[in-house]
Amino acid sequence: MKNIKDFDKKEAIFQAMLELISKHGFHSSPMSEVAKQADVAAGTIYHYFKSKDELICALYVRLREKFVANLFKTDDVNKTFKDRFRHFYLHMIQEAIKNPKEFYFLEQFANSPFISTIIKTEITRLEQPIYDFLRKAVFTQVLRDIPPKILIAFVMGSASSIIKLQLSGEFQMTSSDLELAFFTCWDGIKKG
Amino acid sequence: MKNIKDFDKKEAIFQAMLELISKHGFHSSPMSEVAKQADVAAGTIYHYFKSKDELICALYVRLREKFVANLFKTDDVNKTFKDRFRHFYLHMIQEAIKNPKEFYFLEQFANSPFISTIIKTEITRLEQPIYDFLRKAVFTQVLRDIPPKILIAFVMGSASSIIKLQLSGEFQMTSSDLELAFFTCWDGIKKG
Amino acid sequence: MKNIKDFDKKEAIFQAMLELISKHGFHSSPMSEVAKQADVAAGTIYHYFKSKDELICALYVRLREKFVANLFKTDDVNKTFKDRFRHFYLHMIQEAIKNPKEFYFLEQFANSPFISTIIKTEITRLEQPIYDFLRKAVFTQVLRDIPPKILIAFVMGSASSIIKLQLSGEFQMTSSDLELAFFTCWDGIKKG
Amino acid sequence: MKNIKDFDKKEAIFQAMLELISKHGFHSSPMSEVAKQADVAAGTIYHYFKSKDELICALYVRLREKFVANLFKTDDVNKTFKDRFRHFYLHMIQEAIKNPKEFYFLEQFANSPFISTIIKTEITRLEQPIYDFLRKAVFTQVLRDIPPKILIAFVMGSASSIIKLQLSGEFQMTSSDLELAFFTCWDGIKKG
DNA sequence: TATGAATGAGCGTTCATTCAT
DNA sequence: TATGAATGAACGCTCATTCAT
Repeated sequence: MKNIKDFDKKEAIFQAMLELISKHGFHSSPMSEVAKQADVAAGTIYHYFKSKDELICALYVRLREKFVANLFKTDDVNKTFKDRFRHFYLHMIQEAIKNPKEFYFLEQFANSPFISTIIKTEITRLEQPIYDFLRKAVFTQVLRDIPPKILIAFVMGSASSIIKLQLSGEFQMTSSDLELAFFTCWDGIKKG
Repeated sequence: MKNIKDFDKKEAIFQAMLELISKHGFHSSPMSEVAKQADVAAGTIYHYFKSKDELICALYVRLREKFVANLFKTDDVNKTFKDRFRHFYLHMIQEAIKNPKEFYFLEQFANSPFISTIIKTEITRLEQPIYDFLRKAVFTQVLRDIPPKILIAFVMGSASSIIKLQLSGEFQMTSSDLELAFFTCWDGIKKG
Repeated sequence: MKNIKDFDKKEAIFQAMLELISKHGFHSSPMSEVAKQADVAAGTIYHYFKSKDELICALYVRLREKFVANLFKTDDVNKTFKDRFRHFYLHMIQEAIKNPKEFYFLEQFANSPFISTIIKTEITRLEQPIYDFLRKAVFTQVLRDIPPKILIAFVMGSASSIIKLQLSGEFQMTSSDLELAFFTCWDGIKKG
Repeated sequence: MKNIKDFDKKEAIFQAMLELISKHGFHSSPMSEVAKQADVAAGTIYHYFKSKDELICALYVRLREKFVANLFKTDDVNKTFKDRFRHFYLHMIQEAIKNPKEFYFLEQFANSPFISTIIKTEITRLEQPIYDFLRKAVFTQVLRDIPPKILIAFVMGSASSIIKLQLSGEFQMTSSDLELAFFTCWDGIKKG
């Protein structure tokens, strides 16, 4: 009983914060509003999190983990790497577009001084699966011989930028546009 | 005399805000601190800007204009498009690395809800030179036939991600790494 | 069994509060911390005490009673009054120095607005043994003919001040210093 | 003009805090109430003092200085030491009784953990005049040969206790009572 | 123009107390 | 009895903005 309740409250707080920050930014998301939206008392938040900053960081880690786990959930290791990567790239974009709040939150966080409060080893840990995925492909000469870190930056950066374009509403992407985006990326990173 | 002085103060305020925000983020950059760092009285800022938000937006527009102008300052229209693009891509990365404060500010702003307070036509205007540059290359069949907006997103997103990688300090990029990054991008976007 | 347990918990709560207040003061001694230090749940405290204030007052009364009882425990009514007073005075100082937490708590309480929440008759009761002790000596012309209340104030005030001097650490008192202090007091209050 | 205004506000804040703390104690004297009573905005207090603690400490130092200065203002160095001490002792008690708020504040502070946030040298400085006054009398063999620190403790402790007795309202001291108190102290500390 | 003291709404956070279990 | 999650009023403090000078 207690566990269920706990889960509910903590979850509700996470959801409320996510909603507010994605819409209004960090400093226009007061704890009082979070409490109201999560339907808990202000003080209750502090049973689950030491401070606003800690709550935000915990939310970041949580969403990143979920995001990465999601990426590989439908991965099929029996396919060719190209197919796997295609799925990976398009799935990432589609998921982000389906969950704009989470995407906005993650981007906002990653581009704020907040990010430096999260220790590097933690960030490395969160990126590990993507890192491994791409490094192996470099190693097996499927991908261009570039440091995997650069490869990740390239792939993730282009994808995130395309997601923002779509979410901004100033350009409606069709599925053939998405396919084009994939090929643009693939032709850049593939070997030869 | 007065104009020069005005210019000085406005400039000092811009600089102070840039410094603070790039280091501490929007909500840890109080106007009182900006005033102190700019060596003006708090009230003085309000002679030049209606509000903190307006100051931040003005700073954004200013830096974006400077940034784009910079990109094409050393552009040589007589070279091949590939060479011009190479110069464009590498120059952009190098400039950002040389001016981390400006880069951090721009990224922070672009990923915050602030951005939505700047009207779309203004954003379009700021991007116009890059848009034209790439669109023409699509038109002349030098680049892959993709909507230029996607092209911009792809190119700028990958570049900005690579810049962050370098500035984060977790990966030291050599000039040959940069060259690799360029080819990765180029092979993705070029025709055929 | 239950009584013993009760006693244990109540005692633990008293001890925890004493420790915290003597170190951090009234308003930096939250009930949650008291609970933690007493190893009981926060709510449990409210089974034994109506409120924080009541707990603090009960602790005060308790410590005062203990303190006064202690003073006369080793009193020898067969000695001369001077010897009895000497023992009383020096014992008081030594006990306080041995129990700094209790002393600090009592002083803090006695000098705070809290004290006024304790009814005067209660205070009178607590002081009664000392009052009787001194009054009789006035009556029998061993002590100067001063209102006993003033006598108490004089004796207790000088003693408490000397205790604070020692506990503050800025002056290490030797036993001959203590003897001197006793004579200073005695020569002041004795008859003739 | 500005100086006068400054003085007024700072003074008003000091007065308000003094009034509140002497009546309700530290933690029942919220800054909002201080602001209200001083007739300034809450934020204004923070132009003059960094924090509530700093304000309280500044007030303490201020009152102690005033208190000590007052003690020696009407001192007549041509009189005998006994007369000077008599004046000192009685004046101290009378002044405290005339200014109960200041007395209560000082006692409350001196008996709280606050006091340890004030550096020892500062406390020594505040006590210096009294220290010098008594030490010289020890040196010239007018007073008993006791460490001056103990002497101070003895004199000040007994006086403060007598003041509390009077202020508590449970005993109305006549001027002959005061005279008695003086002799009690004097006979204790005088040589021979 | 320029100043900076003053404002006060609103923030993040604490903590005495309650109550369902 | 005993628990400790939950409450929410109240706290200390910040800071964008104003305005008399």
